[in-house]
Amino acid sequence: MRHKDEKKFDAICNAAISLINEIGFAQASMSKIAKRAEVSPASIYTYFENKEDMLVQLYIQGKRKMMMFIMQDYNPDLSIETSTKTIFKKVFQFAIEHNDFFAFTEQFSNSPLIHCVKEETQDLFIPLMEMVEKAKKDNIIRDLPMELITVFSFFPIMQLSKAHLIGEIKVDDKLLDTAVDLAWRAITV
Amino acid sequence: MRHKDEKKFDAICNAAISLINEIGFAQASMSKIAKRAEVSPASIYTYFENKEDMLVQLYIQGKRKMMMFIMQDYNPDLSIETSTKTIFKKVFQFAIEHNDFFAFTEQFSNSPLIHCVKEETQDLFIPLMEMVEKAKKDNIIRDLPMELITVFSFFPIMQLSKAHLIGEIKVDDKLLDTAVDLAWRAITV
Amino acid sequence: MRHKDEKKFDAICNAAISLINEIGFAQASMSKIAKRAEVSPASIYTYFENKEDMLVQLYIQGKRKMMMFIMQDYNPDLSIETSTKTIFKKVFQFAIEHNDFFAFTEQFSNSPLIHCVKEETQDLFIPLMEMVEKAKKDNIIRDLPMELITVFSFFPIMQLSKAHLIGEIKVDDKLLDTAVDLAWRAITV
Amino acid sequence: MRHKDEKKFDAICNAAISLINEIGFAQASMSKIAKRAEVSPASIYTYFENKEDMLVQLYIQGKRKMMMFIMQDYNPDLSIETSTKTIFKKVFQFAIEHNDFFAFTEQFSNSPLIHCVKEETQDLFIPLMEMVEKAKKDNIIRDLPMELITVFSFFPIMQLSKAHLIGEIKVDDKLLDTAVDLAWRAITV
DNA sequence: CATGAATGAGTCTTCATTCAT
DNA sequence: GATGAATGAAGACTCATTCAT
Repeated sequence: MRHKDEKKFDAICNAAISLINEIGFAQASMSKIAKRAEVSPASIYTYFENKEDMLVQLYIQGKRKMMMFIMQDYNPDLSIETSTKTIFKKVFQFAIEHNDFFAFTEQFSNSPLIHCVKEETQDLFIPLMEMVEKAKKDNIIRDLPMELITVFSFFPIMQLSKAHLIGEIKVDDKLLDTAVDLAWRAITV
Repeated sequence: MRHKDEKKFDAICNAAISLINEIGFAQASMSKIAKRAEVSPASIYTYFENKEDMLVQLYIQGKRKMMMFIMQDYNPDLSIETSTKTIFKKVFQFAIEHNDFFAFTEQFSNSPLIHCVKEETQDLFIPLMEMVEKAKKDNIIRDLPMELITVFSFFPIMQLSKAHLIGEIKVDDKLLDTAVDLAWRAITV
Repeated sequence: MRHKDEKKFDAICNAAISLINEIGFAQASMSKIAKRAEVSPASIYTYFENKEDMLVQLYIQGKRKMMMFIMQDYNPDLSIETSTKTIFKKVFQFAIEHNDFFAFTEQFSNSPLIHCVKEETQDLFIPLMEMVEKAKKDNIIRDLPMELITVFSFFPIMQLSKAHLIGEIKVDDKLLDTAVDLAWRAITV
Repeated sequence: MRHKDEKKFDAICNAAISLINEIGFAQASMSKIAKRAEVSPASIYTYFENKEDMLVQLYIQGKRKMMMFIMQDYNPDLSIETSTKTIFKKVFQFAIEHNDFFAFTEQFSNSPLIHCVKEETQDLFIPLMEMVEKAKKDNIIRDLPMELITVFSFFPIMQLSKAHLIGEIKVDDKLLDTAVDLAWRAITV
């Protein structure tokens, strides 16, 4: 996508994400977002069709960022175990380092809007899925439906990251290692 | 005078829950809820202080229902494994049989409002917590922080139930057994 | 007027007056008044036709109280000057001792409702008017339209009392004497 | 973009003032004002923060208008007596010629809102206060607290103007002269 | 008779979006 | 192209009053 003004586009995205994290997206009105981005409300509509479109784009962008982040050091030559565990750790690291995007995508995932994007975001998960499929064939990861695997490995790590972000629990390196182990054990043969 | 009408109260609760499940609770306005309950918007305010109060009450009510449901056959004489697995299965069963309450409480849990109720709902989980604590002492469940245990056993079961409800995956008895096994294995020694 | 329950009637009046003084009468709803009076909202309607009627009755009642208070020691044998000055002082005293009634009637006087009661309250002022008329005939008070006399003597004393009540100025005995003198001088030959 | 429309702003102000004068400001709702101004209710909020802000602005505007009007011919070279009496007459003239503003500010002055603006409007009265202070030093006006002077000269003139406006009394030139004399006599040595 | 639940109409205010400049 | 003013529709909530008990 080429935008006339990349700066302005980013300002809007950042304003939206930060505001939504602060006050939830029911309360984050277009005007407030515009004000925080130091832009006219009308200007948002040159970048996005409407509010829903904006949220959706933001979600896709956030998910893409996260997938790139967690996969960036992926090396097919390393063992599945190492790779997978690294990825789990990267999920947590992403939550910490990009907590605005992480919190936003989580909030979005639990809203009714998620149903509008399921298909559009499938692609992002393909590399991960393939990795898992391969590990299943190699008889390392158990031969279970993908949903089950997700729900017992990724999902708990995500949930734990969230709990850490909101201060419900303090996750240090040791606890993270334990969690990663649990996730790994849960899905492996 | 007229006495507070149990029927009307229930009509409001049901209308609220079903509407919120359909359109999310930002979109479920008091007027729309009133209309569905065939009641004046003002009437809702004889039963609840305001919208937030209503949502909170509904959540507490839903969580209580669920806890009672999943614990109803709990028998301390049975083995921990049997008990725990039964509870996991009951969670799924509750999601199926009371999908309105289940979906609503899940939506609530992932909203900012959840922070206002954390304390008020702690009590509901005490029996469950105690069961786990005992199992930890007996060296059956691993000695991990409660959050980790929750996140690797209950949460995945809940998430799976959700996925089933929205048709993302079809969970049959066999798959449920597998899931329950995974949950059990994840947290046991 | 005979009321079934004088106690309840008084409770309502007092609740209404105190609440209205605290929050103004736009904000003082029938329900709030009922709550403060520890009575059902419906009960208020057994004593008053509606809100307007209640306010009007309260006003008349307040004005009557004040007139009785300021005229109570009136003695036609004393000089006009003494009588008049005493009355002025009593106005101030009434404001202090019955500030709830005083504040309420003042608030009412400056509301659009006052136009509905002008006629009904004329009678209350007759004794005072007669006193003034006599003094005019005796060539002690200047022969001016009653409105002018009111506006230059009573009104300033009332206004001063109000300023004192809200703490805008502290009126001590000396200042009161001065004010009473000013009021007297303003209207006398 | 559209520029803020002076016409529309005035329409709102006038609609507000006239409606409030007719039905009082508890009854003058934003919607009714909008309707009279032939504007959307939402539009009012582009000119004012909220209802209170609107009333306050209107009051300040009205008071400013009045002060400018009554002081416009003030000439320090003329005698205090002439100046003061002229000002008293101008007050009455203002009430006649700008009865909408006059009635509105009077209504506002007697509402609880007045306490929010006391400070903001002090400045407007400074020239008048200085004039009085000087006359006190010159031993022309009696050495009394400002409140007393106000209450025995300005307030009666204001009140008389009000009575004239609502038709309670017809104030002709002769009566006005008398009133002005009374006001002057009341506060002078 | 006294009550408190019930309500239609109305309150102020905000929203996503559009339009004139 | 970018803006900020403008708005109809809708938001949560309150009110004076009535009605069934």
